Amino acid sequence: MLDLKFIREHPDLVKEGIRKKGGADHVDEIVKLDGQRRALLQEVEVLKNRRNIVSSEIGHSKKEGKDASSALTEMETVKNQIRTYDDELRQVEEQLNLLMFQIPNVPHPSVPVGTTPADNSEISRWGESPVIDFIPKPHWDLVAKLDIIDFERGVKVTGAGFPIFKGKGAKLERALINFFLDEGVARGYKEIQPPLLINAVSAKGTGQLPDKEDLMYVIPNDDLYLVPTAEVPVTNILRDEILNEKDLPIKYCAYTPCFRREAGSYGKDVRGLNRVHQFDKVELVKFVHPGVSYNELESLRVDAEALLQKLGLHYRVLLMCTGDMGFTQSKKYDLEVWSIGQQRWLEVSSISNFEAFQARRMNIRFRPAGGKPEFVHTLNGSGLALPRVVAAILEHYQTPEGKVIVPKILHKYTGFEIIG
RNA sequence: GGAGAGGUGCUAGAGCGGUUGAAUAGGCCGGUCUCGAAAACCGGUGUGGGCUUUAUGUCUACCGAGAGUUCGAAUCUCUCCCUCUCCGCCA
Repeated sequence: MLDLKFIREHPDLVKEGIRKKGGADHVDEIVKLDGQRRALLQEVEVLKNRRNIVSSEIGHSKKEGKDASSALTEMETVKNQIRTYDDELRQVEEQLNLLMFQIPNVPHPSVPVGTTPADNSEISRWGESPVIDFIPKPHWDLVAKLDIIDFERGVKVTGAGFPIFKGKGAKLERALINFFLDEGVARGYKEIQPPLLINAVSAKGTGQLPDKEDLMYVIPNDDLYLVPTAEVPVTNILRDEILNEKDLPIKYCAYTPCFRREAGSYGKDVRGLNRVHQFDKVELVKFVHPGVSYNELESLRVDAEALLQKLGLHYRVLLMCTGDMGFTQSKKYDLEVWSIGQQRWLEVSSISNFEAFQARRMNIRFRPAGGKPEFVHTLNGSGLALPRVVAAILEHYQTPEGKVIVPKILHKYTGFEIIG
């Protein structure tokens, strides 16, 4: 959510942002409703002031045993007027609120303007695709032969998109989770184990609700949702709090499974581990001083990149264009790892600055020295999402015989150096 | 799941229809005292919204959330949420 005052004072900037990102433009309507709201507020507050004064006069009269009937008559009118104005005000505010939730975050000036993935700009590449003298297999062929990930039986147990990790596959998964968490902690993030179910208020805070309900699994009996990402529970930890300025930045890292319905996906995008309904992810979340949030975005990117570098995987960094950015983001990088078996890039991390957009929804503030509370800026990034990293490792480190060499950094976590 | 108690400011804790935005204590900030500190004493210490001559300004709202009764609600009523105690169930 944006600041109403900001929209009032800079409607053109907000419209410009909407134009770049795409979506409905309700700015004029908001400005109009805001005007109505303030006019009504002025009227009703004068009446409320009158009510308070007369009420206390009645109190005094009664105490002294005097007659207060004329005051009581006046109050009858005032009371009804207040009721009328309050009703109208409530309607205007409800409508205003509804529209406010439909205004996307304003993209940062450094974000390229565009509408399709082709408009994203590649910032850098790291590493190289391995040089091999055989035809690399895609991971789904490798895992079937090695019997470390079982897609078919996952279908039996739950449905498509719920893979079963077995033996060294399961151990590799656990090794990566531990590796990612340890690296996060070493870089100053506090490890968090959040709830895996979230309520509607939390989902609204980070922006999954009201518009993206379709991406989450719902628990109707208890009015809860399965976490689509650790971002939701972890960011909401500090909801409705005023933080000490000296405690910023606050950095959390958390491993959770993530549950996504991914309705409407199909084809090669969902083959194997490319897109599944349940997957593991370590998420990095920061609450920072607004003045430094873009520096913090860069360091968050560095934190995530370090993981891929230590795994020795070839990857590239994309700066996402306005149209390819989410509703809540001001600026976003994606990390894409090279899949040699599929000959394509796979997204393994999404690193975003939300500025005050989420903080305003969640009411997360800090107290500047001697001043009024201000909203923090929130950021998050995957560090990292497991399935495609696993896919890339299996494909990148495969041998001609269909075995897989485990990256050295993981040896102490896996306890083995080769799969097969 | 059953029975009971309760949710008040940074914290503890009064208030249970009328100068209560809220006693009192602690904390925190500032001051006096001191070579310095402690103690003692004095003063200050919430958030959102509106208005304007943007100010040691003013109005309004906020005592778990929402609705209601009343001229007037932290105080009474209803619904919901949460916490605690006991019982039941249980990794």
